[in-house]
Amino acid sequence: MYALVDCNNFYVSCERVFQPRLEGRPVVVLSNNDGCLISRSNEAKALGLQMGDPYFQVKPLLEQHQVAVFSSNYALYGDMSRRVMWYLSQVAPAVEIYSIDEAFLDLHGMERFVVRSLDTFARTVRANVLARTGIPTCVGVAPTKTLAKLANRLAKKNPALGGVCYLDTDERRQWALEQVAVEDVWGIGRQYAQKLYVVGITTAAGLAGCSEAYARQHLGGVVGARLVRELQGYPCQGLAPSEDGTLARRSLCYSRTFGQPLSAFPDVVGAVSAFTSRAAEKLRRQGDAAHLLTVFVSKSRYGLEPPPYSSSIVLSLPVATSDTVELVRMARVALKRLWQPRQRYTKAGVTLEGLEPAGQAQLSLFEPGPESEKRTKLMAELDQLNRRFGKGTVQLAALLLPVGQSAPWQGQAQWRTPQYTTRLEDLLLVS
DNA sequence: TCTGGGGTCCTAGGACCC
DNA sequence: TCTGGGGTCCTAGGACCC
Repeated sequence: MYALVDCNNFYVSCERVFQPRLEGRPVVVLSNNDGCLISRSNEAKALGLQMGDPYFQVKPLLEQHQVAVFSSNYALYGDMSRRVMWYLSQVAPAVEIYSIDEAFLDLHGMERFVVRSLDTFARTVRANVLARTGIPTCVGVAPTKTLAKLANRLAKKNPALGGVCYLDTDERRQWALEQVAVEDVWGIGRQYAQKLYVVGITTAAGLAGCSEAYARQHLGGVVGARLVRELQGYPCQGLAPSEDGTLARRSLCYSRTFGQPLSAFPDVVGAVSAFTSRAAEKLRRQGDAAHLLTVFVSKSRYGLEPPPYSSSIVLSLPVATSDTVELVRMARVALKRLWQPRQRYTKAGVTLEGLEPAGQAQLSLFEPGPESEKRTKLMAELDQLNRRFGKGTVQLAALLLPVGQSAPWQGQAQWRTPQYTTRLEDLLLVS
């Protein structure tokens, strides 16, 4: 059996933990740059607000209903997520952290140790996560990950279930499959849903009844075949392997929409350098080095200009590295090759791929010379200082701006709450 | 004026190698 | 005239996820 634990309206719930007066009121959290809605409380959903709605379009509605609006605060959400995940890892034999607000638990063999049933176990987990972190969750329990996802959805949509849905028998499974529209199945997006409707398949039950050959041909090859089998109750995927439940990333990316469109090369170079520096920090935190570096710049998709809206260049590095100086140098080379004058660029980003454990390449091919050793030590010290005194305390001289000046690419975050749990200065005071 | 950010996996085709 | 079989690596593109 697998369980999927999913936090309800996670970002909104995080804000509510520190401002209980928001309980029962409509609340939304905005994406970076205060661009669009990425988390909504149930009250906000009831007003018709959709995931991804552009803020400026729904602003009148938000004001009319006095919806509480927040800029996203990832330092807070990341920390709350760690607390939830840490608890889950204490109670389940194996955990896969699927996203910031979801985790799969592998419950195989647990039936023997759980006194009553997995249903009771799920209810206990749910109550304890709430008591320890203040975050409400729903839990789906089923024989496959895909069915656990589906069960979780039912738990969420159906208040009578009390936040837990356990599909322990074939009858329950069949009942569940009939409740869920095919487009709401994990792995069925817009394109596949459309295809399925055309041939008359509209529910998860219908999808579970389709042939493997059909799935293979029309739903993405082996992926589709696996999906159908999982709906039928045959597990085709276990938990992703990892040491501590944290997914080992195969690539990582740092990208941002600028606060305003930029046309000057020095401005965009500044952005790309800063983004590369952040990406390099992530890379080192993961203990990896990268072989491939991609830089991309994008233009607005919403204006009159025709596509393409984005262009990119991939550089292949002879030796994998996690060195900020080296990566920033390469990123600048890439940007120079990409650059076209007189464009209004709205976004840029850096992706690092071809990851391998740091130090591996140097050991196998080259002796690590005194220079590279020095550099590695320097990077470690830089990371430590930034961890201790806050992001950006120490950075490359080339990334520095004149005192009092903010970067031209910096975005909006008008309604950001304090970092209650990760910054001493922001600690909540109770008097 | 203002429309997010970060991932995964799979397939197909071409180049190249033995 | 006849024109194999397999493997790997790379790129581009498509679909999906939260």
